[in-house]
Amino acid sequence: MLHELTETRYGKHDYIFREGDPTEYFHIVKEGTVKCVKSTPEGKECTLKMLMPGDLFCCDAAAFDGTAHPGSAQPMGDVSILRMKKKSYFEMLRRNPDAAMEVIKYLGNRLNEAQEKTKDLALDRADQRLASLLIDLAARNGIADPNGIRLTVRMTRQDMANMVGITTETAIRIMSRFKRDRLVSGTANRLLIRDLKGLKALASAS
Amino acid sequence: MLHELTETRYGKHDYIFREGDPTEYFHIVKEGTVKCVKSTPEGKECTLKMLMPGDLFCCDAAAFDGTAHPGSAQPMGDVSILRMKKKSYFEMLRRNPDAAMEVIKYLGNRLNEAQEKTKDLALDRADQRLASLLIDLAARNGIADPNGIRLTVRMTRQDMANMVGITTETAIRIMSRFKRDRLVSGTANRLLIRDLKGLKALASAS
DNA sequence: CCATAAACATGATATATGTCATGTTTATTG
DNA sequence: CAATAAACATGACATATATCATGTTTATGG
Repeated sequence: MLHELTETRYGKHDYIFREGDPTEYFHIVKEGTVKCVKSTPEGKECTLKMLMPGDLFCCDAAAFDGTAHPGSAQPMGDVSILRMKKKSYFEMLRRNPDAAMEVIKYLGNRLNEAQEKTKDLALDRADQRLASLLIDLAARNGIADPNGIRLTVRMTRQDMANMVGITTETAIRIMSRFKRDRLVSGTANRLLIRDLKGLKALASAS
Repeated sequence: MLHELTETRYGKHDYIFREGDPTEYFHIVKEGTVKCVKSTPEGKECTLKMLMPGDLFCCDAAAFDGTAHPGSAQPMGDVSILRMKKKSYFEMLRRNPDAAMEVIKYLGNRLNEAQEKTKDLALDRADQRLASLLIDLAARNGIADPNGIRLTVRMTRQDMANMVGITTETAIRIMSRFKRDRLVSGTANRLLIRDLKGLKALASAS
C-alpha cells in the first residue's frame, strides 16, 4: 500500500474531475494525454495545458490551497491516471525534502510556462500563437516521419482554437493557410509538421 | 548573519533585475510595489503581475530551474527588497519542511492565478479585463475613502494597458467610459474606485 | 516656478478576428 | 455498411481593438 496510490483508466468522453469538484486527490498522468480546461457559463472553453505522462495535474494549484478545482480535467483519448489522497501526499512531501524540492522546481517551471503563455496571448497574433502551439507539440509529442514530425495526440481544430484563445473558424482558416504554405498537413488523426523552421520563423516574426 | 539576507532599496527608474540576467538571488518584496514585465524585441511590454510586500518574486520560476530571468522586475515607486543567495535559500528549505510546504502552496496559488489570467485574456473583452484588474487592486491595494476605494499604488493608463494586454489608447478610452459611467474617477496619482459593484457586474457580464 | 516631458484625451481609419450561415468531407457507431 | 454526427471548409459581414495623428492637461525636476 505504497502511499495509497491508485490507478484509474478513463476514455475520451469522461471527465477526470470537473470545475468546482472538491480537491480530495492529487493526480499524475501515467499514460495518454489529459487537458486542463476552464469554461465560462456561456460554454466558451479555454484549454490551459495538455499534460503528458509524468505530469502532475493541471489545476493542481487547487490541490494545494483551494477547496474546489478551478478547472476540469479531460482525457484526450484513453488515459491512465494515478491518484493519491492529498493528505498522504502532503505527509510524504513533508518527510521527504528531496521530493518537496522537486515539486517546488516543477511548480516553478509550470508557473514560468503559464506566464510565457500570458505574454503570447497579450502580444502575439493568432497565427503566431497557433504556430507556437505546433512547435511546442512537435517537441513534446512528435515522432519522426519521412516527411516531417508526426503528432501522436489527436487534436482537432477546435482543440487548437481552445488552446490559443481563438475561435474554431479562425483556427481552421489559419491551418488551411499553413497547409497551403506547406508548413503542415493532415487533420486531427494524422497531423504532420512539414516545416518546423518555417513555423518557428512565423512564430517569432514581428 | 541570518541566511545572508540583505536589503536593498530601489527607485522608480531602476531595474531590480532585467530579462536575461542570471538568477543568483531569490527575492522578496519588503516595502512598496514591484512589477514583473516581459517584453518583445520591438519594445512591446506585458506586465505579468504586481507584487506587494511579502510576495516572492515574480519570475521566481527562474530562480528555481532556469539560468536566466524570463522577465524583468521594476519598482513602481520606491521599494525595499530582501535578497538571499539561491543556494542558501534552497538549503534552508531542505532543512525546513514547513517552509518548503509554504512555498509549495504559494507557488500553487500563483500558478492558479496565472491560469485565471490566461482564461481572462483568452475569453474576456478588453473592458472586462480592465474592470477585473481594478477589482483585484481594490482588494489588494485599496484603502477606504469617503467616495469609494482609493488605490495607493500609482498606476498610469499605460501600466493598466500592459497588465491586461491592450494598447494605451484603448485603456484611456475605456477608462474615460468608466469615468463617464461613474465607476471610477481620477488618474494615476489618485485613482478612485467609485462603484465596485458596477465594475463587478461588468467583469462577469456575458 | 518655469521648461520639459509624461499622461491623458479623442478623432479617423485600418485590420484582425469573431459571428453566422451553408456545404462538404471524414469519422463513428449501432 | 448505412446512418448520423463530428470535423473541416469557405464566404459574407460585423465589430472590437490597433494604429496613427494631433492636441490638451498634468506632473516633474532643475
